[in-house]
Amino acid sequence: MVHPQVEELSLPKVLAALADPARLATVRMLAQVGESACGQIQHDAGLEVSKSTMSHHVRILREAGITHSRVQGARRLLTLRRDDLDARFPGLLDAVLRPELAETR
Amino acid sequence: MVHPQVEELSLPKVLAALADPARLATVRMLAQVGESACGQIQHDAGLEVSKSTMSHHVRILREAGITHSRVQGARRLLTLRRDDLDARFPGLLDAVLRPELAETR
DNA sequence: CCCGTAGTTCGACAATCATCAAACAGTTCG
DNA sequence: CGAACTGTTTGATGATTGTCGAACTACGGG
Repeated sequence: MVHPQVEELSLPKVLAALADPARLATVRMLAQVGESACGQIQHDAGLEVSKSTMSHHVRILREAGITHSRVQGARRLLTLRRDDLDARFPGLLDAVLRPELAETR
Repeated sequence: MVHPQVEELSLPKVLAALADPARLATVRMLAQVGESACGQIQHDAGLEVSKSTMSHHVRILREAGITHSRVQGARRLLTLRRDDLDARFPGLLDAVLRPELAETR
């Protein structure tokens, strides 16, 4: 399971990963709840996509370095890599997560 | 020539527009020089793309609401819509323009 | 009036992307 | 064991994207 290191994070890649409504909603949900499983996020955020699509989005986020996945039993628990993102791109995550931007369209 | 209004700016669209190295370099150049023409930017930023490709990128930036274009003779002068972006997405532009992120890869 | 400069528009093309269903794999629990 | 649950992988498909060259439009200077 690929988890890029902090120094490897690419700004265009991170921006591209965030530039999708479903992924933005996922990130927003993670910012709220801290740690959660794919299916749970999908449900809580009201994402109407198939599980394979959700799996795809989660992978994009992970490979961009935005989230971290750990395996716990049958579930994959995701967390935001807040510290790493803040270290590499200060202010970016905060800007994107501002509550008044909640409509992710 | 399409110039979306502030309230119409969409976060995913803005992020998608910024998620391309050539466009990011364009925005960065505009932040430095203030106002400049497409060809000038392309030259100054060392962008090795055809003029039709450059025209395409400029259009994406404009339609995302990131830049403003005005016609002056045969040239199109671009400016960053700093105030509008700051009003709608506070901190986003600052985060993306941080000098230590200069390598736009 | 013609020529050079500055961009746009129009296909075209290859690459990437978001999406899905189906099959698969690992976990948990009865 | 076997069923239910969680998520990944694998094609497949249609849409979008970045790129180009060529043709076109518009302005400015000799």
